[in-house]
Amino acid sequence: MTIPRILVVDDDADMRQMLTQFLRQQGVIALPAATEEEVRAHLAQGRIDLILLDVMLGDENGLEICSRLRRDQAVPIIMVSTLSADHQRMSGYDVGADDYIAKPFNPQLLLARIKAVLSRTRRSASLAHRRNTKTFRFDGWTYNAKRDEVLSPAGVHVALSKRETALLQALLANPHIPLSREEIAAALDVSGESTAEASGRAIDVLVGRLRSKIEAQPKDPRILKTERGFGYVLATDVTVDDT
Amino acid sequence: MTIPRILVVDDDADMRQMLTQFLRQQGVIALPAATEEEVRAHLAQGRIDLILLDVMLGDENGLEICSRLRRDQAVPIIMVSTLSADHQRMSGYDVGADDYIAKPFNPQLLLARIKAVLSRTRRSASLAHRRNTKTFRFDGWTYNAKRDEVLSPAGVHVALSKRETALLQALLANPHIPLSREEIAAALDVSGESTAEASGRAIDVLVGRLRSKIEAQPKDPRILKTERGFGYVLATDVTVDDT
DNA sequence: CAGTTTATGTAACACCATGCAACAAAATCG
DNA sequence: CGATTTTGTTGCATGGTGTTACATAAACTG
Repeated sequence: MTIPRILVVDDDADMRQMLTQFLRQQGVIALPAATEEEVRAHLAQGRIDLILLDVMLGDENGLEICSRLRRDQAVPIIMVSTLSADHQRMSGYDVGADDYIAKPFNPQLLLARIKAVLSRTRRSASLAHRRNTKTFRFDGWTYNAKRDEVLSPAGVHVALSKRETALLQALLANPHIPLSREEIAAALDVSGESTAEASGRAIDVLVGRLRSKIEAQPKDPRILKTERGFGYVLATDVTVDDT
Repeated sequence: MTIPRILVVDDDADMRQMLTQFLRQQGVIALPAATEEEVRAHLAQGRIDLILLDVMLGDENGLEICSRLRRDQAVPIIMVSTLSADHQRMSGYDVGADDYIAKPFNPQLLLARIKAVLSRTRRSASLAHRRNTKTFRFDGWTYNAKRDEVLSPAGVHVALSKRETALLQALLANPHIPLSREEIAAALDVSGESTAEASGRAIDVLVGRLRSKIEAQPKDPRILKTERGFGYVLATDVTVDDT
């Protein structure tokens, strides 16, 4: 595996430098960029493995840039935001980012997320990313991301809680790829402070609850399988419609 | 297209209320603040697009506060002053404000300056937008802003109260973007000071009432969804006719 | 292989946010 | 004014989510 090349996008010079410097110390190639144009120049020219994008490029611009980049490119994106409220926005308004992290963040946590996203996207390199994706189908089930609706093979509407939905989304984005509890927690954790996961079994219980809703036999799951000692996997193929 | 959030800083209650009230009528989210502490609280917590700062703050000098805020934050500031002499001082003493305006001022002039500063700082400036807009369509429903009429998908006229209408407007202006209770309260409250909505559940009840009128199944809302731990979101696309 | 250890499934509980009905206050209208 | 409508408040019910405790399954150890 080559050294990852990460594009640090922030219009604030201090923040930009701080981030690139830190990342370089961690042994990755970090390239600074201040504007969307610079980003596109880098993308057109070099091999960029990941984009670290600050949300606060003027209120909503970061989000727009994110979805715009996502429309054209397959490069994974991690959004950085200062305000916890932005996280709510991002989770509700699907921009297509692969992960979010709140400022101020623990450097180690940032690294972990970067690693997680990179390994996730490298393993599923050929996988077309979400972008404007709207409908997922797996094992007869249907999940409409826009309407946030789940239909059983029989066509019955099944109500999932917010958390259950988020878990399903995380799994659908990584079919056949085992996700560790940490990765799942990171995907779920909209609030940024993911340390809350250290103690509990929240993920396990959540998985159990999702199984009870989408598995015919929750005791012997066919869709959401356990990876003992590691985490869980979505064990079915997934097709994505962009309708 | 997000509604701009403007922080009105003035230690004189009357002036504060007058300004917030006026701005809210113009369709922006105006939040009152009396002290530097309150300002910082808002800045730390919410997304503020612009600060309207009175020079004549009793004990503290507005100029000092301005430069202090400017040192830490990137939020644009417009200074309001009563004395033309202040203008002299401000221009000579570079505090970092983006613009100045003298009291008493022409409301339209203030609006124009706000718009100018907002667009200059590349934040969403959609002030005049709301004027001409007339008809919103969402999920089969129609809301005619001019006649203040709501039509159901079946073409039946539905009567909404003032507050219900205001809530609907706020949501229609931000489709797919979750709004916090505080933001909703600010968008509703034309009456000024009651930013202390934190205590009550008025918003929740109001949302419930709107749901009972525009949701086929208020128990399982498809249009006005809950963002647990945060607020509410309009979960449908919205088209706007200007005719 | 039996016993032990460890990981996972899951029911029961606790806690809190939200939905909502009922009431109270306030505004509106005649 | 009084009547009616609107709006806020309160208390209770409901439902989502994390924690805990225990049962069960898998892995490990000799």
